[in-house]
Amino acid sequence: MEKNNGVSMSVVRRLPRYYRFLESLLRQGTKRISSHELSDMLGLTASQIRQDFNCFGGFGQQGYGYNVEMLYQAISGILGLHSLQKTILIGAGNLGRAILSYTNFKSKGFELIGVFDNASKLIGHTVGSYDILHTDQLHSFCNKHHPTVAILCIPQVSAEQLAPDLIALGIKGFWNFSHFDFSRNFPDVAVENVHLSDHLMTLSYKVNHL
Amino acid sequence: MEKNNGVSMSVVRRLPRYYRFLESLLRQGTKRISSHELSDMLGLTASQIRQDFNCFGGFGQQGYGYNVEMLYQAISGILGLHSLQKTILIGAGNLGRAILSYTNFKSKGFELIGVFDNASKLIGHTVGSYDILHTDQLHSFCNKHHPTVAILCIPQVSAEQLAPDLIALGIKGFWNFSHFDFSRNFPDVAVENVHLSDHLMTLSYKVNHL
DNA sequence: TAGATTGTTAATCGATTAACAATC
DNA sequence: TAGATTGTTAATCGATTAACAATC
Repeated sequence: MEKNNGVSMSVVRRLPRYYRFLESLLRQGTKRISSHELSDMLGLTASQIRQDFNCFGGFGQQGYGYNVEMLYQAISGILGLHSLQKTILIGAGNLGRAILSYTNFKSKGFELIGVFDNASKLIGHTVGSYDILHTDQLHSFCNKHHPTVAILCIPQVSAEQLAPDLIALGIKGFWNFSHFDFSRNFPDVAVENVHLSDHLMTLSYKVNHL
Repeated sequence: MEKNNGVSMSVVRRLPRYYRFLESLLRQGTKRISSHELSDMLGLTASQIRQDFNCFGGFGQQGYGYNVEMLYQAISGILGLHSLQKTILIGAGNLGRAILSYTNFKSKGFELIGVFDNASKLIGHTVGSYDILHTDQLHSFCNKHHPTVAILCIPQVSAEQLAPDLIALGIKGFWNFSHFDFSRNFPDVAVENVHLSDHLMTLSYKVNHL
């Protein structure tokens, strides 16, 4: 499995879930929690939870457990939710607009600063509070505002065409909903792929093999 | 890792990707392909590809490789893309409508037969060619049309409330965009979770740890 | 036949789980 | 101090990779 600074992605992918559960504990006013209690809530082993946390240093206290507030803040920090990445959305079709209105970017470490599309009929329209700009304007926009992350809600071929330009313009992270595979040609950028159609086919497998 | 009929989910999750690549080979008119050629295209080892295929039986021929058309059809069959599952979409907000218009259900083993929401202002409106029905009508609708899969584009609490009813009404597969965790209380249904906000936080981690 | 490539077994690697000493 | 629970090492489990005999 791919790594990122020595911590395996298997561990990293569990962090958002820990974060969500800790958030809800915090709202309930729970002050402390043990790895065993967490394991009950999450359906993981206590051992795994302790191992996971210890990848990033000792957040607990023997005989006591973990302070919820402290652990929550620690994970928030590890996930980098404090520093907001300037982010552009490319592709203002159905999916792009849904992602835009559905996602609370600020609470997840991102700040949306621009929305782009290449369809003339969309240019000038707004989505949320954002004017949809033409992809022709990407160059000048990026040179002025320096976004670091792009959300790609565009077809594979468009992603393939845009990728080198975007990287040259300073984009270093992609939330990629297209089937374009960054890892082959651009191994050094951060990419999180969401392949919705692959998920759906996986569900088909599961339903057909119950 | 969870299993499903003896084949590990690690393997199953690679099948849609194989399927996509085989589809494109088919379009190009490629007749045969070796595990080594596939490994080049996909960025996997040839060994893994052969192991994966052999979970489902021998599709290849020594000294020759794999027949593209045959392998494509085999994987399509394994994924269950031939039999269409009657599917309902619950939650016709931004995300639900995007999923509806974005997804080619038929080619992925599903047939959308109904769209539901609990917001009065949406009832009677159409999305695509579907009338949005009130969730109050779920019972009568399911008893009449017998859907087997539900796509949940609703908040966690709504999912939690609806889950037992839906399962009682015959739903056995869920494409779950909510944070409700089926596995705790309903271990016997097929669930494919898509936690978009978790993906986004994972991207935040990656960007911050480049 | 010789060359190629699979199917399959064995070896390695990594992730999860168990165990327990450290310590609050 | 006694009880609880972590941090951490060791054992297990599963997934990936390597090797090679089978065979087209």
